[in-house]
Amino acid sequence: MPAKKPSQNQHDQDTEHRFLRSDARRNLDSLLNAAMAVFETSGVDAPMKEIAGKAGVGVATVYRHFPQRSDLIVAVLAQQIDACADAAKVFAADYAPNEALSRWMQRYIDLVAKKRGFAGALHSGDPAYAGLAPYFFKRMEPALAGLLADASSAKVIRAGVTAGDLLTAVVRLCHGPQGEEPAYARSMTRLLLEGMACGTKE
Amino acid sequence: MPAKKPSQNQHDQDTEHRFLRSDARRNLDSLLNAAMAVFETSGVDAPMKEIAGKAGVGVATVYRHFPQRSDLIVAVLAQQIDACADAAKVFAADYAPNEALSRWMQRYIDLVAKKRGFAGALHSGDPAYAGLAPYFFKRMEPALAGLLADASSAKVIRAGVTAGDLLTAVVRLCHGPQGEEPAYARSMTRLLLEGMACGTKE
DNA sequence: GACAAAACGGAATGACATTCCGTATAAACG
DNA sequence: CGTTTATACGGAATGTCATTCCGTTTTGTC
Repeated sequence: MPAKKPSQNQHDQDTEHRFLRSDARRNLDSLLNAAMAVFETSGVDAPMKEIAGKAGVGVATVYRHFPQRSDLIVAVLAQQIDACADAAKVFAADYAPNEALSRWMQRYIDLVAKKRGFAGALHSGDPAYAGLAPYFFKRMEPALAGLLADASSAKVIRAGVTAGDLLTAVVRLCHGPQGEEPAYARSMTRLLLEGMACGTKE
Repeated sequence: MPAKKPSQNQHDQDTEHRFLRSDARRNLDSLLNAAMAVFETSGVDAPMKEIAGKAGVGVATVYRHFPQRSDLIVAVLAQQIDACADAAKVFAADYAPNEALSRWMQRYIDLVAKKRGFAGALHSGDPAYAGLAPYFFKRMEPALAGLLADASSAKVIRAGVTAGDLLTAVVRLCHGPQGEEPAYARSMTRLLLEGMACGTKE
């Protein structure tokens, strides 16, 4: 028998490590990186061949890991969601509460505003993407809630603003016409945050 | 010489009559109807062949009238925008100001909420759809402005709400998750309108 | 009725997504 | 180290469209 017994798989997203041969793991990582890069430059409708090429694998390899095109898109998105949510812990550890909050919001805006076609996929009604919005909130809400709690107990922001409300508001603010600069979202969000401040401005 | 001289073309959208042979005109109408029906049932990604088939023409005929797939989508959308905008005059003539306003808003919501993939196309960033949003406003804004003015001078709504604001607000309200029932948008919009009323409720 | 411009329909063409299949390779075993 | 075999691989089919081409059919004029 070639392989020992599988242990377990951890949670829910496709980026997870079930039990992969070492080369398969390497290709999977390469694939996710390539896909992220290509989606950013050519949009989510880029040909599979381009992604496979950039990852240095054949197309069949892409399909073995991601049976449908949408699975790859979901995986990339989930990875970015995870990265953004996880950044909250880092900022919280490295900066004062208000600074941490502010920096994380930048990060969040960059993710939400840089929607090269992702938004279209999300709102397309395709059931393949149905789980993403819930996942988005499941990850983001606790991340922001922690930062808000810190800022709130440090008395730099007023209480009473929920994480969910803020997340949603920013998403909507970023939902303007396609080519819109993230600068708009940033400035609108700055207003939001200043509005939440405790009047301790300069 | 086969045809007499062209007269002129009227305005901007593709649904316009430049100078067409009778059969071409017939096919164009048939095509627009077929496309509207197919888009509604199968979504905007339906194969051209399906549309051409339902219209009883060959695919080449579709492409002669609409060089790109997006041109057909734009034409159908423009037609629906026109129909909705034009309905304002009819309602204004047939009903009391508040009733006319209310009925037109229903019509408008039905158009905006019934976004079988159209929203995705609009927000896709594809330059082919760049002109649609401006066109949408150019047609809708005057239509609603007239109704609002009537209702305002009849003292059934308070002044100070602009047509543009209202149009945008409703679009945003309808912008929820894909499968969302129009009932949600309707009830939210009812709230908006009641909020605008002059306190003359029962 | 004859003619030429305008339209037509269906058969190419070309780009993809997705699937198939013979080959190569990592891991367990001797 | 060699053998073995399940896994994984890559590139060549296959199938589905959008879009284009071209020989044939209409339409409007004379």
